Amino acid sequence: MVRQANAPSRASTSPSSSSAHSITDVAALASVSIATVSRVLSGKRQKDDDIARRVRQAAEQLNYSVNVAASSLRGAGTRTVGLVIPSATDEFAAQLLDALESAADDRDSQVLLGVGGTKALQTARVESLISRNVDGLIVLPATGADLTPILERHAGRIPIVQIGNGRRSRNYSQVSLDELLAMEQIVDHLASLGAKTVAYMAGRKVSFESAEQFSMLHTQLRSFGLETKAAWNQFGDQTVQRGYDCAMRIFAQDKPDAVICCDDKVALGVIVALHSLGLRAPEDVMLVGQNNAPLCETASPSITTLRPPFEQIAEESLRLIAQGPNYPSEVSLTSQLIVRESTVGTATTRQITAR
Amino acid sequence: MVRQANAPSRASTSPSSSSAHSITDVAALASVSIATVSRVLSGKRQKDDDIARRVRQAAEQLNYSVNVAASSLRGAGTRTVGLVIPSATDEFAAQLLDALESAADDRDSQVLLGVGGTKALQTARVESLISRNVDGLIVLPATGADLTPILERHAGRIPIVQIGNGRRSRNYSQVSLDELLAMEQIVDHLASLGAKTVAYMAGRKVSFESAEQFSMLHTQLRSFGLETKAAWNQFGDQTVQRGYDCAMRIFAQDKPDAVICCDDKVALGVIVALHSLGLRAPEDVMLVGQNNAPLCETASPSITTLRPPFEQIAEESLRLIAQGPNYPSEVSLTSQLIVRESTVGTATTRQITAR
DNA sequence: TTGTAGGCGTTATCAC
DNA sequence: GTGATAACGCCTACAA
Repeated sequence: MVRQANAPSRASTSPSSSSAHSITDVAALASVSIATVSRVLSGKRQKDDDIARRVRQAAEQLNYSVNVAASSLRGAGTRTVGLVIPSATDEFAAQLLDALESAADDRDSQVLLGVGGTKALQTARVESLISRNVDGLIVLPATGADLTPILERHAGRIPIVQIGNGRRSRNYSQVSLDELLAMEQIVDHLASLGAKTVAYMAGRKVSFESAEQFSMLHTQLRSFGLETKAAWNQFGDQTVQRGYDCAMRIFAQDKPDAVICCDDKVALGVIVALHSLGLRAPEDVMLVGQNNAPLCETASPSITTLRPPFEQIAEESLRLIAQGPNYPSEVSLTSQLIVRESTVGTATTRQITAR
Repeated sequence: MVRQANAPSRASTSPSSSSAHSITDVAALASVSIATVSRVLSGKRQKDDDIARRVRQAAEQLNYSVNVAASSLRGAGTRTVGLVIPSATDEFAAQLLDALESAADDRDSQVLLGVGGTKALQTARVESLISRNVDGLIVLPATGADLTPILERHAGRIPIVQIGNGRRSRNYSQVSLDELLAMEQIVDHLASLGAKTVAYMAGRKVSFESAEQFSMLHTQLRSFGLETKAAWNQFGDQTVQRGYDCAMRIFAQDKPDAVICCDDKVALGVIVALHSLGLRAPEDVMLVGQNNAPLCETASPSITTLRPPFEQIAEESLRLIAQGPNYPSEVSLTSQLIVRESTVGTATTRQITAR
């Protein structure tokens, strides 16, 4: 797109010279000292005179780029952040990953990855990333994994950001989602559409997040005057099957006005169940998911969901890392309600959906 | 898990000393020269005598680990491989990522990530990863993106592996999937279960892979004596909605014995459609997906799918990278058929499904 | 403003 | 087999 491969614009497209050039070569070609090259290329020089131009052109011509290893050896950062996630197949992790990579690229640093689904594996990944001298570490702990021991051990040396509402130490930063506000948005939305009774399919019982969400939901239901039933509030896996099973059981004898799911996959299972029961969303039941999985948009009907602000999470994490290890802080962000057909039907969808 | 945070086993658990120790400290503590430390720790030494033990213990005690920046500056590789993917929310990319990270960790190197959904973005990521001196580059091109220009420019300097069946150059390696064998497995499986007529929901028309799969399918159908119809063979998106729409259209007037989908999301859409049409899988229609998305296992019925050998892909890619840039080769791997309820029903599932 | 020189932590090359 | 020492490429006081 940028360059034609076979456009011999000059001799510049030479794949010839064996190893990469160093700052010395650039200095020689521009007839200046390596110090000057360093200053020009790192922007620590005001004027844009002939020298600066010569240096830049020489660098361009030699296809030169700074050797990060040498640079970071000297003292500056590695322009590298570590990210530890349970798995890339986790929808939340995947979206976070995409957002973080993009944000990191903007500050021209890069993402070094660690994947581990258990406390032991994640701990090992944290160790190896830190031994790589990453400038900072962003950790999305696996469900139920308490990484405070290992993170605390390193919190003083390197900035660490934990994503999510799990247990954390006061020694490192945390970026989390405001569950109360999240639930308020959902319940408000449902109430404004006339819902009176609400079922809730929660996440795994052991999870800190599940418990918090569950509590916040009931706070909001009370505050908006909506009702629920014990039998409609159960913990379970975040799978399509679970949503299907739950919905089949509930709708066999009851009919809540709305169903809130802890995850979009669950919501999709509910949709399948509704299909086979001859019920429709949103006419018969309104449905809300969470996490903005790609399948939400393409489901039929498309699923109203709560989208975590991945870009913000990424930006804030990098900002906290840039602050260094001595200012641990706690940031709480707000998810955005993406309104789709499963609560408002086909007609009004496009108008309401923001973004 | 490995260590108790608050077990004062000695003074060793000291989070005190400000910056990390260097090889000099280890040498001093072990009363040997830094050269010896280097040799012992890098395994370039035969004997396991007292000296070796002393060095290792000193390293352990100081919580020392080699500085990768310095190490790679001196000449050895960076023990880092670059991975470029279109997005982590792509199921294939996510599973590849997980497998690669694990395989890389086994050879104690790490994955530096580049995410980009367009040719331009991917090109930029390739550039920055290479300027980071990665030991090798693994690229999963975005759909329809031909990265040969940029990859070719660097193929001589650094080993490059392209994943997938897209266009490539003879100057770098490729790891791809054997589509013919894949289709043979699927069609064989369906034929052995008595299917006579088969519908196929292909991928995007522009995609090289789609075209190849389409061709291979027809080869295999012919070879097994199965039949299809032009109206049952259409290109389209890899979305749940697409599967739903396609199925509704087809089953409105026809009833093939089996449906093969280019992706599990599409298959899921088909399941939803079947539900609402009152049809069942596999009794009324057999259904096969591709890519082993997590939702396959938890769908109802669970979906028979073709699982790309992610671990093998990762291993082969790293092996090719280890060989260096001068031996570009082409490796073709075989997907594995994961048999689930959507073709064989509930009874026999567990017996047949291999791992 | 520019150049010179020293040092970051390692590994490779020499002498011993 | 071991130890001193010279690179590796870069940045940054310090001197000019």
